[in-house]
Amino acid sequence: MIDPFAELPGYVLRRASVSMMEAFKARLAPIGLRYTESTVLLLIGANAGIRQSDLVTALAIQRANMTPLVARLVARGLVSKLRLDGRSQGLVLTDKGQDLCTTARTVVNAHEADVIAQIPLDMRDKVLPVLRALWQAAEEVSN
Amino acid sequence: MIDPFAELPGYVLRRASVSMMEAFKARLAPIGLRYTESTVLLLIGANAGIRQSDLVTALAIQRANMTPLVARLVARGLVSKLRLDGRSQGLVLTDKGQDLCTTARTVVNAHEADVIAQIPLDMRDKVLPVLRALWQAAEEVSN
DNA sequence: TATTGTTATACTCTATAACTATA
DNA sequence: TATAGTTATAGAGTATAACAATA
Repeated sequence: MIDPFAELPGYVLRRASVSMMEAFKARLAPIGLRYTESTVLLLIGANAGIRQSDLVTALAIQRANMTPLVARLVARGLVSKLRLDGRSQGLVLTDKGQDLCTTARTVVNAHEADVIAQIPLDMRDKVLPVLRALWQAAEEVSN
Repeated sequence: MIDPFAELPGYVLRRASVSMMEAFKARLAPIGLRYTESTVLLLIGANAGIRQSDLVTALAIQRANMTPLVARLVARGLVSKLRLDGRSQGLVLTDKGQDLCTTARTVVNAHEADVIAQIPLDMRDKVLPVLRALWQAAEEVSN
């Protein structure tokens, strides 16, 4: 069979990403987190008091989709909202959220370490630069 | 704001992929193709007579999801099914499908060329090797 | 007027199970 | 028994528009 995609960076990028997400999600499931939830939890954990609108910008998740996402974390007692002013709320982790955030970080680190371990030694220092260049290139091409 | 994801290949891989897909989809929309449809069309175009089960393997799309996808292309007069045996059908492009496939290839090539043009010269030959290594690494980690 | 957050809704892709028909 | 394809259904993520309340 002829593979018309083998030489296409865009296609290989996508397949790599999907495969990576699959592996990562499999590690998140046992600790009760979806992918998007984990990114929100980690970002609040690293930035106590962050507002939803900052999460939206940093994670490129739409406002309208962030609302139920955060609401789920609040409902589970992982995050609480602090009134900042009449329209903004600062998000912080509860103790329970802190614990889960620490666990999530462990999971992330294990995942990333296992991935890196599979990358040939001479390529490892190229991984982040190449990915950042691709990200930037895609953004440029979009404009 | 502290960005806990900046050094994580898995995260940057995903953001790059999402951004790349967004740019690509924007180019496909004017020719009336979704992303998954374009991959199916291109793969049939490169492999006349291919069976659905081969598409499923090559593109990592589930059987159950391939059925309506192919059905849409057939309904649009882009693809036709040839009986191979009682349970398999060979897929081929119609003339209309051929034309659209050619157009899609042009779109893909323009997209990839524009992306590559944004990658610093000294990094270009690292892009595919790094992406393939990441794809493979993710597959390994999943097992 | 612009920003923050919410609600409602629809779309795309994906995931799973059960089913028919055929090899 | 295993394979090819289908049907039905649910889930996760995303996209858009309209809205209230506040800066």
